[in-house]
Amino acid sequence: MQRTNFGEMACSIARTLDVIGEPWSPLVLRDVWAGLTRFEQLQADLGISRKVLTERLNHLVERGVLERRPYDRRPRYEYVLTDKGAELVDLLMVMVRWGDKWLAGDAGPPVLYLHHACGEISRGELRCAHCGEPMHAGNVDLLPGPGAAA
Amino acid sequence: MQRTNFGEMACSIARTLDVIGEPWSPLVLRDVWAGLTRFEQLQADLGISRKVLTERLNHLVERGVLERRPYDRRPRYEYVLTDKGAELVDLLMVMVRWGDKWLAGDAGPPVLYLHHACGEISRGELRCAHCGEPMHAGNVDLLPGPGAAA
DNA sequence: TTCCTTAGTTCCTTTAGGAGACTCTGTGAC
DNA sequence: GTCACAGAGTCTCCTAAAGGAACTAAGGAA
Repeated sequence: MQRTNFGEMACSIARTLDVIGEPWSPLVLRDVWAGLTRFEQLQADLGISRKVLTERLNHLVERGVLERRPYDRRPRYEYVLTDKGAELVDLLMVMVRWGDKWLAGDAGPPVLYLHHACGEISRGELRCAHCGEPMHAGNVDLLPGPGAAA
Repeated sequence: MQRTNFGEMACSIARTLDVIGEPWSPLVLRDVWAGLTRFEQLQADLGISRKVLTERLNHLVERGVLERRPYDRRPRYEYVLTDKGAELVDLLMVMVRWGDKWLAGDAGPPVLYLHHACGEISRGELRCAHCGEPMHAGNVDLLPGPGAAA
């Protein structure tokens, strides 16, 4: 439903949700990242209603996360990640890490991630951009920033 | 709406969405993390409908992300992060990082993060748990894992 | 000319979110 | 004792969004 407009809030979490917070959006992004870039592919893989898929794709294109581009002289289009969208994949990888740890159960993770730099199966981990040490809930303090609400 | 059950999919992203993918859930988590732990505080801060807040809190408690505990001899309760929930804060921090970069505009970030280890205002960054190098959309390959669907 | 494929629209039903009034339970005040 | 109060939810009504399935449109191929 989400009639409330998260985009207006003075909070980067809420604003990010305004872009990819709707149901299905992260899964659409995942599929595009994985190489499923066409309407029919997405619809078939996700089992999403065509109406909702249309709405989500339009929304993601409007927000600059995906780019819609023709791949044929017939009216055929594919959706690809923009730079802005590619950076959202970080978010997906953190979701994967948490889901793998807490929800995968005995079967183990459904997907593995091979890191090019080291050639190993690995996973993403959050570290401080400044000192490189781990950065988690318990070791940060929140302070009001310049864009804080009055 | 979300009649589709993401929790059944063989995908850690979908499963994670099943826990915190509903509208408002990440913002509830954010507030609890920031120290707003009571029903009335959450309702007032978020402007969320009381009905929906009740549903979200129950869901998050069921999934083991929050713990509901009494803080008075009267029937008064507060919600606190479990270990499982605290690890979801990583996800929030990645959302913050993306929102700060792409959506904050000229006003700058609404909230700043002080990292205890180095004492600096910083932000989270995704790195490979194995080699410590940056890990992003462009430098990983996806492979089927043990829990992949048949 | 007809068929096929891809990429959507349209319409209808079901379900979830928003708003606000109402309830319930202990306490402390009088 | 009973009264008012505060916190933490319920309840009800309305509207908007998701699901599903059938329909449309635009080229190209047979």
